[in-house]
Amino acid sequence: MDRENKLNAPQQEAVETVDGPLLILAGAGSGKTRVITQRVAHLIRELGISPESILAVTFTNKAAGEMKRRVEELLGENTAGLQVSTFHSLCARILRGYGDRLGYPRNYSIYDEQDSRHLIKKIIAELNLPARQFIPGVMLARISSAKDRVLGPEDYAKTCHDHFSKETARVYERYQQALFEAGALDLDDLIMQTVCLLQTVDDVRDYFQQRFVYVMVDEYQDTNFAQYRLVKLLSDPQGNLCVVGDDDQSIYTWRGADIRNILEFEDDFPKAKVVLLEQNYRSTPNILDAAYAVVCGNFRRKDKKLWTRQPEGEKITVILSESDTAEADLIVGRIKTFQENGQYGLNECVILYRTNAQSRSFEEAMRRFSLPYVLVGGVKFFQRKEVKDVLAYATLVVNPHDIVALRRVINYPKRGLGQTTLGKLETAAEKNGHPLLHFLAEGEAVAHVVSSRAAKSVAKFIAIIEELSGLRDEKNLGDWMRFLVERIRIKNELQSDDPTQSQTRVDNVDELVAGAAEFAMINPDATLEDFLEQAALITDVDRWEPDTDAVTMMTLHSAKGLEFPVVFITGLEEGLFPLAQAMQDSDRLAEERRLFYVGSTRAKKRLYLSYARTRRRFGETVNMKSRFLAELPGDSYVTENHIGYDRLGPGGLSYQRRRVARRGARPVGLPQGANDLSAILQAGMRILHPRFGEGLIETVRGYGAGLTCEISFKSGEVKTIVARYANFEILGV
DNA sequence: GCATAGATCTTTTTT
DNA sequence: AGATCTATGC
Repeated sequence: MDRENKLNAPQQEAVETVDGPLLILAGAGSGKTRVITQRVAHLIRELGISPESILAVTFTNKAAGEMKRRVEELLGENTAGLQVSTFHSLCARILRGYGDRLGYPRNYSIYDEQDSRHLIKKIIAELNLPARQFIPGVMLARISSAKDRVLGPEDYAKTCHDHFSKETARVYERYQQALFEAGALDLDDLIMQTVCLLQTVDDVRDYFQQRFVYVMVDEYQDTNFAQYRLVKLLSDPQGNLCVVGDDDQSIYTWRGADIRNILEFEDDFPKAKVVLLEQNYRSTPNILDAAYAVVCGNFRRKDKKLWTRQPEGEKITVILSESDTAEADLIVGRIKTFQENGQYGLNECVILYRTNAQSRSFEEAMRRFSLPYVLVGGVKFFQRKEVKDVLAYATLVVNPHDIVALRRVINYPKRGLGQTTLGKLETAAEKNGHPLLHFLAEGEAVAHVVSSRAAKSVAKFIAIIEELSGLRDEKNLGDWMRFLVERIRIKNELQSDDPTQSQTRVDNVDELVAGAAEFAMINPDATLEDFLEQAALITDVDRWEPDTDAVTMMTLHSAKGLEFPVVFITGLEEGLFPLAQAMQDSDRLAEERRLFYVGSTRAKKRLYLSYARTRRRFGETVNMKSRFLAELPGDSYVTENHIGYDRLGPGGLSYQRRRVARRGARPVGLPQGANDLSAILQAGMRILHPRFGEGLIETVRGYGAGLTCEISFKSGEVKTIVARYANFEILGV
């Protein structure tokens, strides 16, 4: 109770500083959400500010929901009109109301990456660009990054000098045009077009500037240029802008997040006040020290160090396993032991990994140990094929111009309308000047361009859409969706293909219908458009329920903003974490370090860092201990070694029964050419080389077959040696 | 128009 | 290694 409401001095200062620009540098676990919610409460209760004048923006629906809940807890129901939302839903809302000023319809569709890629692929084909070089995903990434910087097609074209970029600019232009004709915006458009709207339409900008007197932004380190512009446009001219963030937790620069937004806030707003929140209320000193040691490898960070009043707690545990499978078994087994001993419940444990692909071995281990688990991320619910298929029908009813939705389902379930027929119909509709769906409803015109069999199929398809449109106002959302699912007979379709997957797919369709019904129940005034909007903007973490009695597994990125008593960070191997692509580039490596910092500071009581000696990844077996482990303060952790070796002469190492050995226990031979043993080589090891004698490993670089060591020998010589050819012996650590 | 076999890519992270 | 996309033949 005390902890919830009593604020320390800097927190208090942050809460009470309401006028002018304010930067709150909030370290992990420093009570950031408490400060934001209390600040909102302070504005309303102490200063009598109307809730409608306050805007708080976050990145996830979950964070927004949590913030809203906690403000209500403080103020009761006196929060009507308070705007707490994500960047995307705020913009979606603004564009529903005022997008017509830019020519967008009220019922616009929101395209996800998949939809966008589909459209770009079509444009690439239309422009006759060779598919070999012009890959939709790559072009989309370029376009998306342009939109993050608020560069429209013409602005972007000015920055293009090479052939590929110039062609991308052409595709970009066509793509924007195609989106516009489809009455659609992609996710980046939501932000960029809102910025355009506020920049160019004076009365709309004036309205929002007057409405939002106090603006707050959470996770400011993750904002991109477009979001920065948006925030600035909304908070000007009063400039009561409060941003909260932590440059050490910036882990989305690859998505356009510009760390300069936070690093240069004080230059940008010269009158800005800065408050540092450095007292951590979450983790033990050992955990904080380790996290700090790794992130300190970075330059160009705001200097701050978390401290805590908490007792030291247990040391971090570093676990070395034989393989990825063994790693999973060991960790899942440990969790089961925790549960059986009553130490920690399943929902107090989280398994974190760098890439979604790693979840697989843990899922299998969970099944072997028969423990319940919740997987967050991976293929998102609303992205699943069967769910998107159902939603495409609904979207078409709302927005008949949506060409991507139409193409998605015109032949699903199969009605014999393939590429050729679709091509004919599209050409005819274009000539005719009608949107494709409207053209399809003109029976005679259709019969003119395609076979009578195809025309019949088209008529059937149109009948479904018209029937659905007719029932829209009669049925409530849940019933309407149920009817839609029955009408297109999608469940029968699903049952007839792949039997191993069909049940899950049918379940997903049922869950979608149930979700729609629930949505309608919670929001009685909600329209089908509202439901589709939320389906487009919700993420998997948003759907995660922390109270379920199950182990949570997710990527390090997804874990941002969450906390758990017990955290396992897995796959700490060079090439995986840090990721191979990041190892050559110091900026990307810095981001991996921050990701490690984010991951480890999720832990309240116990932190486990795990790596495997061999891991099957993408065909090959590559492995070497992550450099991050070498950067941990020596007294903050203990090591559990779960592999053992027998020395069988040169090149022969055999796996013994699993046992716990002390760190660097005995000499271990290194077989020639066995690149999968690189996990055991680390800086600081003493080795014996057949020619150069005894030496000390200074640094280890690369991984797999390319693994090299820099070794200083007794003779004083320093040599760089390719490990797989060296055939040296390890004497110890 | 569709089924099958072969080719290719994936595995970085997501609002 | 497995999923997904493409080309080919029916």
